Amino acid sequence: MRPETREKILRAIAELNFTPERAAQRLRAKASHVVAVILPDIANPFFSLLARGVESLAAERGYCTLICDSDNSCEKELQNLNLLSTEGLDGAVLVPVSSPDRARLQRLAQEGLKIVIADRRVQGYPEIGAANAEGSYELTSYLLMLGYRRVGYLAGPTGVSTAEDRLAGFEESMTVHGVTPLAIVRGDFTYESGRRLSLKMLREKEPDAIIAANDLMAIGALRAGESRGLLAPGDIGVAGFDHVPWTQLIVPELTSVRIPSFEIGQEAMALLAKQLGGASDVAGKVFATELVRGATTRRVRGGKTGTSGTRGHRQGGLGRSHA
Amino acid sequence: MRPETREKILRAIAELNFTPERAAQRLRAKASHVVAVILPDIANPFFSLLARGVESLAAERGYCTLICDSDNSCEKELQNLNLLSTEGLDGAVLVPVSSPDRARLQRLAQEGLKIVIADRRVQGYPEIGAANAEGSYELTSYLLMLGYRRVGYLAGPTGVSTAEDRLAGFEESMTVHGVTPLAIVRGDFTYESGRRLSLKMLREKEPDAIIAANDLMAIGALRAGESRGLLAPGDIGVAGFDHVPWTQLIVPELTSVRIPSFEIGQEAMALLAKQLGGASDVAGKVFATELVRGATTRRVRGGKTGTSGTRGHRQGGLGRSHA
DNA sequence: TTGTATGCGTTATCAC
DNA sequence: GTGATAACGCATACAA
Repeated sequence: MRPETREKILRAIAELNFTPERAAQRLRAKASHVVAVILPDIANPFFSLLARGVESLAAERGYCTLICDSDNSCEKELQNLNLLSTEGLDGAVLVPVSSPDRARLQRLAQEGLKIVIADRRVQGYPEIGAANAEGSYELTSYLLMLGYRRVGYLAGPTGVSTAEDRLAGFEESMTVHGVTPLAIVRGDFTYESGRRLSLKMLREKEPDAIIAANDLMAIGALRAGESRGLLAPGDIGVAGFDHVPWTQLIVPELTSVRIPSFEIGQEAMALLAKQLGGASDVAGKVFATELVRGATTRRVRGGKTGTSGTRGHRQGGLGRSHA
Repeated sequence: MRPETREKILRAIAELNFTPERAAQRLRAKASHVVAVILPDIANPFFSLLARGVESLAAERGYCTLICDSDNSCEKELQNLNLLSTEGLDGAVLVPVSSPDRARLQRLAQEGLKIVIADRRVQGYPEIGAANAEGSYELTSYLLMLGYRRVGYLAGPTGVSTAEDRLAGFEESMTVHGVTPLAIVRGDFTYESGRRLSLKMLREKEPDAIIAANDLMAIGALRAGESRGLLAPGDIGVAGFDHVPWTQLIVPELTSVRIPSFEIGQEAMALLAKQLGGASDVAGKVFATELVRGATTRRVRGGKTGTSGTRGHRQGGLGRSHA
């Protein structure tokens, strides 16, 4: 169009302070440019970081993000999924509470809704998550290398892929190194379950190390040990998974496998945007994990220090906080 | 209408699996039934709890909640506010980063958008928050009662009402008890600022107690003390504000003033719903705080134990977490 | 009780 | 380059 015409239009827009009405645009376009991220618990730092990852990329791509909390309930998760069609959203990044309702997902897909699953694996959907098994293998091998032998494992809930993968990685490393697991018990990813199960294990099995499927349970193990006079890393080694910024406030610093939740969120949203753009060659992505050698496990023989092993002037990571 | 007619309609709805299209409804109703909660940082447990409070009540009232993260940036906050009119939302619960753009808020109000401010006080808006000054007064008095005298204070940023109120409560209690503050310095609510300022204070002033304007800074003080060989509660008393569930993982258990963030979120949403319903007699609400007597301050003389002072079997509060 | 017409604000299309 | 018109799906108001 002619620049002069263009100018005239822009001037008119400014004069009448015209704002296009989204509702009308949606009505015609049959697209809302709003996506949701549905997750088990927004109050969990791991997930809120993931949500921020989704949101950051969504904003970049011109999408608005709706954060939906399933409150760890499959029923609420279903309600949230229903919101998708009800509210006329374009799609969603879903972190399922456990195994999601496959039939419901199919029906939503038939309605034209794009859904990307993040962090946890679900059959038939591209995987966007971390290399949990590999990270777990590395962690376990590290503890064995440090000399721990009577190793107990606090697993996560059955059926949750992250929990299963981490357990598998643990078992494989133990097998490869010819060590038999002292005990394997199932928790539910809460601090309380970690503490309770650890107390029992400490009483009955006398482990010299406990690996937990997430940091919260690992902290439970740490405190359980302390309450029985067992201090890490000397009396007992403790390690977990996640390494969100907040766990850095724990003393002693936890040995842990970092799962890049922010990046997982970003990647999931990137994939969703691609699908919304009409792409169908959806490929997942599995992020590498990072072993953080903390102070809840012994130092390597010979006194070498791990990369992140020194406490002290840790810059950043905790961001500005509240009041 | 006749029950028989009604039946016919419902059957038709079921047969054609008819779903009303929100976009069209909005277009006519000029209301989206979607509200936003805009907050400084969703990755901060204090705010994510608040967001859950908002969301829980919103769902109850038939509203959909959009969680917007300002990333502690006034600019992003403004963008989020603009989203309100852009996306055609009905209103928002706003937790401002610092002093919000009053003019912008006014303009949004003129557009018919209802905005409720939560946690932090802004002139001209009903206050929905906690009794920060009173809680701070109580906390300070408690420390003085325990015998601490050389008390330093880590304040929050200037201009943030919660920070100012807590500082005022501290100063008043000190004055009333005839004790002069050892030092008052300003931090920015981060762990790092708490640690850095505490190190300086410990070196220069030799305090026997440090009160911080939030838990994160208090934890910084705790760690700063430890790094100089000063252990709480004997060598130095430490206390803060917030007491979100996650701080319970810190050892030793922090003495802290609990701010009911979930309830604040709920109340803010309740007010918003009222306003959206056409009410104009908007009255705020100020929640009482709760003094949590932890292990980072001395026990009361005579060996009595505070209500929450015993560690150990703390049930709940941490909810299920992740993987 | 039922049917029909109209408008909400955009955008796409077509004739000018 | 411009202007008019239809259609998106729903809610309402009015007529039959």
